[in-house]
Amino acid sequence: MPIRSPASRTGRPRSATADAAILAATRAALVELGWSKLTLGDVATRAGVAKTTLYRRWAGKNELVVDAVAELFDELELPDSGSLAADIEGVVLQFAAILARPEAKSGLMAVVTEATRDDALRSRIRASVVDRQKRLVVEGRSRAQERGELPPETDPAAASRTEDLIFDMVAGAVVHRTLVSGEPVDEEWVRGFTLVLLRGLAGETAHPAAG
Amino acid sequence: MPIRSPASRTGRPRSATADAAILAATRAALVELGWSKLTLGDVATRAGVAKTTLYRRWAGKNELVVDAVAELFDELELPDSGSLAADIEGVVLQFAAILARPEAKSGLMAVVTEATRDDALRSRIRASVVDRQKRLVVEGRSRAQERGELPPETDPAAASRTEDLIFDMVAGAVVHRTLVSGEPVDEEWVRGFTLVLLRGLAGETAHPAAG
DNA sequence: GGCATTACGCTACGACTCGTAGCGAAAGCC
DNA sequence: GGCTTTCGCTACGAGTCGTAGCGTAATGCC
Repeated sequence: MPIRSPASRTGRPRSATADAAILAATRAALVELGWSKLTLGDVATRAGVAKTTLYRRWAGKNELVVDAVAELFDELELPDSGSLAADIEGVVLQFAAILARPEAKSGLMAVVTEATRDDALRSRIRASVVDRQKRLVVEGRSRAQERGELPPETDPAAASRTEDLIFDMVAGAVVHRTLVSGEPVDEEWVRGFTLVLLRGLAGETAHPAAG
Repeated sequence: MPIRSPASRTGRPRSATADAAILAATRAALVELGWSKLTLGDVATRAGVAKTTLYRRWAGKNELVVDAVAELFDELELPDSGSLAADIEGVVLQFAAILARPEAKSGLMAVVTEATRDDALRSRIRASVVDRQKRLVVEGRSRAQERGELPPETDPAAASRTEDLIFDMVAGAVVHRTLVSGEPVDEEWVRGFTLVLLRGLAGETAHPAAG
């Protein structure tokens, strides 16, 4: 979401097509140039707008890229496949497909890096990207508990911690595999990952390795 | 490792103290300014060397920061606690402690981001940071198999895949927890994570993808 | 239609960083 | 001393930043 104008109903309205063009141009520039060489002047030229228009709507490079990348996650949906394993595999493959795109790789990780020193930026990322992913975890887990595939958790604090843990394990593994290891998240990998995760969460099918 | 001079035995040798000062100054600048606002001129001033000296030794900002951050991982060691769970918890806590430092957060993630468009940089990161972490996974797993805590794996290809999976799950979860979720990797979290991971791995067969 | 208000495109600007070149001096090996 | 390489310093063109100013375009209100 760009910078809000002061709630005025009068005057010339902002061009909606310009917004879309700017965000698309930002993604194109991310693909071609990457984060560090991306300049706002270049984005403005690609989008066919003036550089000043860009600065009127976004505070800077960080906020612009967050919005441009966030749109990529609009398509993320929880499949209703009836089995928890299939649900997880479906979500992971969707997430990996988005993350495999170069504009997602360079853009998303760059703003996450910047967010380590900028709380407002972190909130922006959380609201427009992370929470959307996390909702899939919460809903998928809830469905699995209804089906008896996962043990129920009555304590809300413990349930919240478990949700956080699952989220960090799923998203973290996919991101690390893609960006650090530089290997593809293909179906074979997803099957292995899902197997380990599910066995670990179910807690019944295998005995904990205690000595 | 800085740019090598052309194997010359003669002439004035490079100052070793300058190297150390530059890397320390880089970390200090990362803490104070973060990645995006870090400039090589500023680092040179902090280190008490000329900017040109910096450019003679490192190709650019990326390579310099990789070296500066890599030194942080020198202390990483595999504890010999006798139990796999304790080994994992120890390694994870060590890794998390390093990653919690601001120079590691902003520096490491930034160069990983840049590495998405630079294969040479990716190799550099792999050699000086990632492989060192991964060796802990390989060795810890090997020990656990000798103790019977994890099932052995005869097929070397499958074993390699499993190692990759474990590595991505461990490192990915810690990184995601620290950077994206922004929550601390404390002992409580580590215990929960280790429990899930170990239960998931305990039933591992030689061909987890078969089905 | 006329008016107020806001967004837009364009130009220009000082400040900053970049990466490099050139110079004289310093610090080693023979 | 002579040779070689590094070092500190200065200076430079090129590029980007974020902003200001101006005239114009597009809307709501009367």
